[in-house]
Amino acid sequence: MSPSPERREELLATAAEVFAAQGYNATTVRKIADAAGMLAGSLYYHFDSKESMLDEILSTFLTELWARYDAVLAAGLAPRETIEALVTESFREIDRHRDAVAIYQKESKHLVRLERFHYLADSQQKFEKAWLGTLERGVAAEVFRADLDVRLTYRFVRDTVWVAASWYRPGGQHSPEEIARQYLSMVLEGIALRE
Amino acid sequence: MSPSPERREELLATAAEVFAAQGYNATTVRKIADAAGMLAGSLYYHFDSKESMLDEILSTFLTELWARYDAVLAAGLAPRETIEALVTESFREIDRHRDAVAIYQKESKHLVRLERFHYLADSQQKFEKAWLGTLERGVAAEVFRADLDVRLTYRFVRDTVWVAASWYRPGGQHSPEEIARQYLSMVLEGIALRE
Amino acid sequence: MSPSPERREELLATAAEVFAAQGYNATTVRKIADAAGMLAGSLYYHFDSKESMLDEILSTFLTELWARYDAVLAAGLAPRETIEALVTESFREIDRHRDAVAIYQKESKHLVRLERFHYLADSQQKFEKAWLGTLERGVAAEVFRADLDVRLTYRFVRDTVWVAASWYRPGGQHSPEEIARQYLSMVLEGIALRE
Amino acid sequence: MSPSPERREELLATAAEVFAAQGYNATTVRKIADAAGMLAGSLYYHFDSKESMLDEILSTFLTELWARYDAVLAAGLAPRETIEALVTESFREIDRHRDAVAIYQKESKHLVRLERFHYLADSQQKFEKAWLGTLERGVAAEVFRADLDVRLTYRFVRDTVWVAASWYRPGGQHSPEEIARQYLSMVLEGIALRE
DNA sequence: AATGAATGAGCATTCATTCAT
DNA sequence: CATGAATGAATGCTCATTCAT
Repeated sequence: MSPSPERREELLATAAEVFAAQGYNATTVRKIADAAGMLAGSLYYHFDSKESMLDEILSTFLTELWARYDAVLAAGLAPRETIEALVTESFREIDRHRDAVAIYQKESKHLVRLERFHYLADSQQKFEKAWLGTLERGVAAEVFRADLDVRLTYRFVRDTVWVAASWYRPGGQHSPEEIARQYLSMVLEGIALRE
Repeated sequence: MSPSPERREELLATAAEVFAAQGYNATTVRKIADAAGMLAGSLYYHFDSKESMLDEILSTFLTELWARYDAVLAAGLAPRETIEALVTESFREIDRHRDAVAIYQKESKHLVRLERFHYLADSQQKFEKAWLGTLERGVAAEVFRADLDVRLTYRFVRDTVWVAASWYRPGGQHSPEEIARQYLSMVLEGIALRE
Repeated sequence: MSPSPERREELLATAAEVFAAQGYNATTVRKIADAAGMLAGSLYYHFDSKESMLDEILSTFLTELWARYDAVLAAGLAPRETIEALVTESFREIDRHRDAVAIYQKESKHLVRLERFHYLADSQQKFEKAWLGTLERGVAAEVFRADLDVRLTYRFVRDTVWVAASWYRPGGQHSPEEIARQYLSMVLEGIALRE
Repeated sequence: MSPSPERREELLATAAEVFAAQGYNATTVRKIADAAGMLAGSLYYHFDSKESMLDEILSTFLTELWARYDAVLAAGLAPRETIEALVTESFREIDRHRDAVAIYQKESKHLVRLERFHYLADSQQKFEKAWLGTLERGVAAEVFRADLDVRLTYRFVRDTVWVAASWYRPGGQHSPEEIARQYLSMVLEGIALRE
């Protein structure tokens, strides 16, 4: 395989862009090659399949994501602060790897069925454990409401954060931290005004 | 074309199921035909293309959705009650047309580019107007918080509701109304406990 | 099969019209059925295949054509008068069976390869024999030029007559006899003015 | 697309042969590929559709034909000499591009309806203008007969020449020039012997 | 590293034909 | 006589992938 990791990364960034914009299935290898200024066949010097490009994009993203999540979880913060940190890291990740996040959102569901992408399921499980655990700790510590179905709450928070990748554009008027702040405020306090 | 609307509806329900499960592009006409217990070519007696099946699924769904939304909007409710009614209707619609909603979620973004699916854009605009308007009225009436970016709030509420279609299974343990109630409680009051 | 020959004839006339206008291959059974005001499948009550419709159209036409040609050939006319009579009958046939002639022109070449349409080859051979023989008799009798390749002359006369079916419209400003007269004049005397 | 014009030309010659022998519609892409010793899909590396092959075959032919016709028309010859030159060039063209001419004969009528092949109509109009004009000049100059319908004469001459493509085989016993000479003699002087 | 040309499997769609009603 | 619904084979075309150069 190619001895030049920089070229690979360039090409993967290009591929991720196209995957995110058009969907994995709808993206032809030729479109990626066009965007990279080369012929379709030439991509096979660098990668052994279209699927392996997708694989590398997603696994790189998840590896980085978990490095940050693990750091947060290891910090021993209180439940509310943990949620805040996780959400903030998530928006930062959307900012850094918008394409990968968008691809993950759209494709992970049916990819999990494939042997090769089983690690997506593992990640999802770890994810659920971390968030659900934090929420439960919060309920026990009486900082989160006890009258809500925790599983429903988990889905609510999880989706709320990640769907943002579908409209978020890096370099827009709000910084990821600002968006995280407002989203957290909504999730935690609600949008209704209190007297 | 075929004057038997019952068979069409049956076939459309089958098609919607497969589209929702595998994605429109990844769904081959043969898979739909298999699921319907017939040969691929036979579908063309009832529909003139795979795209027209998708079209019929989405437009039927949107027509029904707007019938209900319009009824809500015409009722002259207060902002908070309007939001509550819209969210509740949305969850009911997810319950009734889960597949169509899931398809809409996943495919509408790139479908809008096609002439034929321009009505999706129209619907989105009407949608934004209704929700955004209600939120703004609520801010003015001092029932919704004024310190949040309204556009961000709109996206938050919108996504929050519709993504549910990706995990919701009709006939599960929570009724659509119950889910709506909990979601509304989270969106309006937040998940943090108040002292 | 159907006991109503009148209905068959009607349907064959319709089929011939569509075959002539669009070509045999490009004509779908549905187009014929549409033109006849029925459904595609219903044609199979009257005919057992699309090919058998074509067969019946062509064989009917050839049978009638040969009835007339044979009458001419049996009349014992002089070579020039024979040619004149054959050409005139040909134009009359174009007038009566324009569609069949047009179909014959366009399709006979590749149809001959099919067992079922071998009679087209027989007809062509009989045709060549009659015309070529008459031309040769004319050369011997010194009423036709001897300095021309007879085979070339045969093709010239043959094509000259039949291609007319491609532009002739029954009921136009010239009667078949008038067209025959002018064509014969050109073929026999040439278009150059003599001093 | 492919920057190898030689391969394209080879493939187009193969395609033209099959189109001419079997008709455009009856020719499947697989048949062309078979004749070219490759798989059907491979043709799409060189051309973007079956129709575009046909287009290229016909437009190339017409371009060359008109180069020669225009040269003749620009030479300022007398009417009879113009007709002679045009007919001779036509037979030469049949000799060079037999397949293209045969395709043109058989398919142009229904192709003209397609936007893409509108240039066929333009060519036909130019064609009619050139031939009809020359014939009329000839009648005025008293070298062609005045007692014939000029339009009928035009069709007679036009068809007479081009139908030859249906039986002509390059490399046969007569050179194109020889065939042209005999045809011209028949068209101009007629086949009847004069005393 | 990249190109040019090809493969082969699969896809949406068409269409002649069948047949129970 | 005709319909409605289906079959199954074929068609034009796409696309991930291969490989000699």
